[in-house]
Amino acid sequence: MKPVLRQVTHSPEHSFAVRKDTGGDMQNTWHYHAEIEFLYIRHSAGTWLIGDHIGHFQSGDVVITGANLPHCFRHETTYMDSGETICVKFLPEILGDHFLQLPEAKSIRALLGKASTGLQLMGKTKEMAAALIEAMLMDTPGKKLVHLLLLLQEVSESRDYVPLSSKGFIQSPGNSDEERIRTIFEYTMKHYHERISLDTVASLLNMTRPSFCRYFKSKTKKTYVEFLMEVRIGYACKLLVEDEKNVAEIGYECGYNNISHFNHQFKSITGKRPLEYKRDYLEQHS
DNA sequence: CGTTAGGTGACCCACGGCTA
DNA sequence: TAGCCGTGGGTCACCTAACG
Repeated sequence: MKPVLRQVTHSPEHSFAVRKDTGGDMQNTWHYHAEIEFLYIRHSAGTWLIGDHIGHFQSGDVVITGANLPHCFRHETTYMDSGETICVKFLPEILGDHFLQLPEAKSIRALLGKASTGLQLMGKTKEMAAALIEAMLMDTPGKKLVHLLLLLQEVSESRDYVPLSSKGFIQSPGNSDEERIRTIFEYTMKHYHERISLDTVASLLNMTRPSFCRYFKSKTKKTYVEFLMEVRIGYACKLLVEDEKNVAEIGYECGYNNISHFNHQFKSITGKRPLEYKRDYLEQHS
C-alpha cells in the first residue's frame, strides 16, 4: 500500500492551496497531512470518517480538519461524474507565530486548536464559509490570503460549529499503526452492508480476535463493533432522508438481520427512532 | 531485566434465530 | 410476543517472545 502521509504542493505564487476536485478526483483514502484543511462539499454526498467520528455529508457541508488528523471522504458512486468539492489547505505557520500571539488573533488561535478534533460548520457560518471558499477559487493570490484570514476570523467568532472526533485522535507522522487502521477502515467501508465477523477483520491484520479487539480499542477509543454500528447507522440515516425505502428495507440493507435490533441500535446512536429521525430531518430541511 | 506486543483460555453478556 | 439457547463479541488474567 502507498504511504498515507500526504505532501501538499503549492505553486510558486501561493503559500497555501485552494483546489476544486470533480468526479473521481474527489475520492480519497484514509490519510492525514500537516496542513489544516477546509473542505466544502459543493455538490456530492457520502460518508466521512474524521478521527474516530463517522458521519454522512451532503451538498453544502463544510468541515475543518486539523493538522495530522486522519480523515477520509467516501463519495457515493452517483457523484462520480457530477460531484464537486473545494478544499483549502494551509500550514498554520504561514500565519506566523507573532500573528497568532496578537491579542486580536486570540479567537483564531483557539479555533486552530479546536480543529484538532475536526469541526463541522453549522447554520449561517456554514453558508458564509462556503461563499468565501467559493470566492477564493477565483481570487488573485493576495485576495486569497485576505479571504483566508476573513474565513478564520468569521468562523472563530461565530462558534457555530460542532467537534467531530474525540480529543487525542491525532496521527503522529511515521506511526506504523496507520496502515493497519486504514486497512480495517477501508475493509469496513466496503463490506459494512454484509455480515462482518471479528475473526475476519482480525485476520486482515494477522491477529487473533482478542488481540485485535484490544488493539482496535487502544487506537480508536471504541470497540470494532461500535465502529461498525456507527458506519451502518450513518448509512441508514442517509437512506431514511432519501425517502425511497421503508425502515425494514433500510435495516436489511445496512447489514441488520433483525429489525427490532436495528431500531434499538438506531436509537442508541441517534437518540431517536428511525421514523422520528426522518420526520425531524424533513421538518428542518423543508 | 524490564517493557511491550501479541496469543491462549475462560468467562460474561448481548444478539439473533427458532419455536410455541 | 416471549422465552430458550447457540453463537459471537468484549475483556480479563496470564503467558511467551522479542527487543533494547
